[in-house]
Order: sequence, then C-alpha cells, then structure tokens
Amino acid sequence: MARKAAGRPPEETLSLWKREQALLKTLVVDRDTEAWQRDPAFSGLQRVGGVDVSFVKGDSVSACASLVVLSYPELEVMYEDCRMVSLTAPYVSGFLAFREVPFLVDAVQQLREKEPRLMPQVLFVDGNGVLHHRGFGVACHLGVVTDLPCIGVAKKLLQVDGLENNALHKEKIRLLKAGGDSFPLMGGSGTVLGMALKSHDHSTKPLYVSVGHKMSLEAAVRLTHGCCKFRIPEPVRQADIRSRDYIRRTLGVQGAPALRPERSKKAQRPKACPQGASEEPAEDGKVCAPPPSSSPPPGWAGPPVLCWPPTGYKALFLGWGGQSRDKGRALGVLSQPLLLDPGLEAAAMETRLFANWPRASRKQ
DNA sequence: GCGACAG
DNA sequence: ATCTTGTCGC
Repeated sequence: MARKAAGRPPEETLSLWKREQALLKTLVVDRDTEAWQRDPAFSGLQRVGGVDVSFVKGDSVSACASLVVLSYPELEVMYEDCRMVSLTAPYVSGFLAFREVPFLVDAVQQLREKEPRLMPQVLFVDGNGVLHHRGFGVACHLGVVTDLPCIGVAKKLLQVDGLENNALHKEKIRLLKAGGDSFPLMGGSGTVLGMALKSHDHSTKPLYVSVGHKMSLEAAVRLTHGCCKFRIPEPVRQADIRSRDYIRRTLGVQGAPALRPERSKKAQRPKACPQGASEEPAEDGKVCAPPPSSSPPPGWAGPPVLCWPPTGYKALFLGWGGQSRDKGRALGVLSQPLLLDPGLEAAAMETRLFANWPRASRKQ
C-alpha cells in the first residue's frame, strides 16, 4: 500500500538534528588515515563499497536500501545486500542523513556480523560530505557512525556557502569538458569544500566529490575517478541498479509503468539525444534491433516499436505496439522493457547501449 | 514561469 | 528520490 510522505518536521526537530550534526561533525576526520590512500596505485585497497536508497514510485515511504561491495581494481560485485525498508523521516535538504542513514548503518552492521572479511575499506555515498550547509552531509554522517572511510558523491551541486550553479560555474564545466579533470569548489570562507570531477572522458556533467570521513579530498577524487566506468562511480551505480531491480522483482508488474499515448510516426523516429543525455558511453557492437525471432509477450500484439531512450542513456530499447490485456485500448509503447517476457527483456536490456546514436547538435 | 531544494 | 522530454537563459 502506498503511503504518504511525512510532512516537514517542526522547527524543534530540525534544531535537534542540527545539534546532532554539530556534535558529530567534531568527529569527522578529513585526512588520509589508511596506508593505501597515499599509495599512487592504491595498493592495499581491495574492497570498495557503495550504498544507495531507491524508492517505490508513488510511495514516499517504501524504499530499498542497498549495500554492495566491489573488488578493486576490477570493480566486480562480491557482495550485495538489498532490503525493503519503511522510511520515517521526510526528505529535507540539509538533513538527508536522518532519512537514509539508519538503514545504511543497519546494512553495514549486518555485514560486519555475518561477513566481516567482505567489509569495504571505503564507502561511496550518494550525496555530499563536507560540502553541506553545516559541513556535515550524509557521507560524513555515515562515516562517523560506521567509522568507515567515506566519499561523498553528488550528482548536482549543492548551492551552499556561496557556491552557485551560475554562469561562471557552467563556464568552468565547459572548460572541463574541453580540457581538465576537475576544478575546486571553494566556499565563501575560502575553504575548498569539494571538487567538480569529470569522471571519464567525454563526460558532460561533472560529479561533485567531497570528503566524507577518514580520507583527504585528493585521495577521494583520485579514487572516485578510478572507480568510474561510467559517470557514476561503479559502487554507487551498482547499488542503485540493484536496489531498483530488487524493487521491480519484489513488486513485480504491479509497479509497471502505464501505457503512454501513441506517438506520431515522426516522433518515433530516432532523433538526437537531448543535450547532456549521454552519460554512459556507448559500447561498440551493441545495436538496437528486435531480437531475431521475437514475438510479443502474452497480452500484447503488434510489431516491435522503437521507443525513446530513458533519460541519461544514449540508448534505445524495445517495446511492443498493440494492446495491453489489462490496461486495454490504445496503441502504445512500454516506457520500460519491464513487461517483456524474460528472454526478450534480456535482449532489450542488452540493446540499451546503442553505438551510433546521433549526438545533439550544439547551438553556439 | 517565483527561487531554492544533495536524495 | 520518481516521472518525462527538445532546448536556453535571466
């Protein structure tokens, strides 16, 4: 049953939260504490972790918290823990940790008890570290509470302490794309709060890396770069992928997207990606086409239809034209390959990365 | 079109 | 976060 979000907490609660943040902030260690962090090749580093919380669509309480551990430098998943949780605290900017951290700590604790040998030596956290309203973001919070080195990786700039996503910032991003690897994010106080990082070649949109705990900013940035196959560091990306998949498997087709209205023929033709959409580089040899001998899944009829790629992917995926058994009526396409039968779904997933998608022409 | 607002 | 989709900028 979908539940509603809790409202914004009273000021009294926020005051308590601020006090707790101030208290825990004194425990943050923003320098390298481990030998591998200073090694040029991170020699001695064998396990990197990632955490994430994914939500059930239309339900602000049910979520899946995940913890994954990957080998380093291979970046292969060696441990995965996904669990459904009921969130209590609402999301309030600046207080993300109070919403998500308790469940992540549980996951770390369970790993500590059951598979201590798989304990990651560093955790990548979806969100900021010291780049935060009060210098104590979710990555610091999780780090202090678990005593693990943590790196904060945000996908959007948190505009705080004078940092602004303004024209100057955007200009720096353009320069980044052309040349450099990263640029510092300096707060009003003159302190470097984090770094904007181009996580791989051809990346358009930077990551915002900041110190969580027990690690220097330099090492955090360097390791983040070393853990990126795509824009998002692999540990966080795997945690995200797996928690979303877990929700799909657990809730089944109940959470399946509804049919979208039919698109015009013109609209169905492949066009250029929206600007900035190509966050994952295309892989060679992966072409979007219907599987050789495919037929519509039960309840669907009609030829395969090429659909728009989901946001963030330079990709196509498959859907079926025809009628839904349940939802009835209009010709339409699936917004996700979710309702395809298992074989077809696999095929569709394989074709998500499309090699020759035309790039958007940039207007100068 | 009000601006901001990590996830 | 979740949706989705032309875009840009003040």
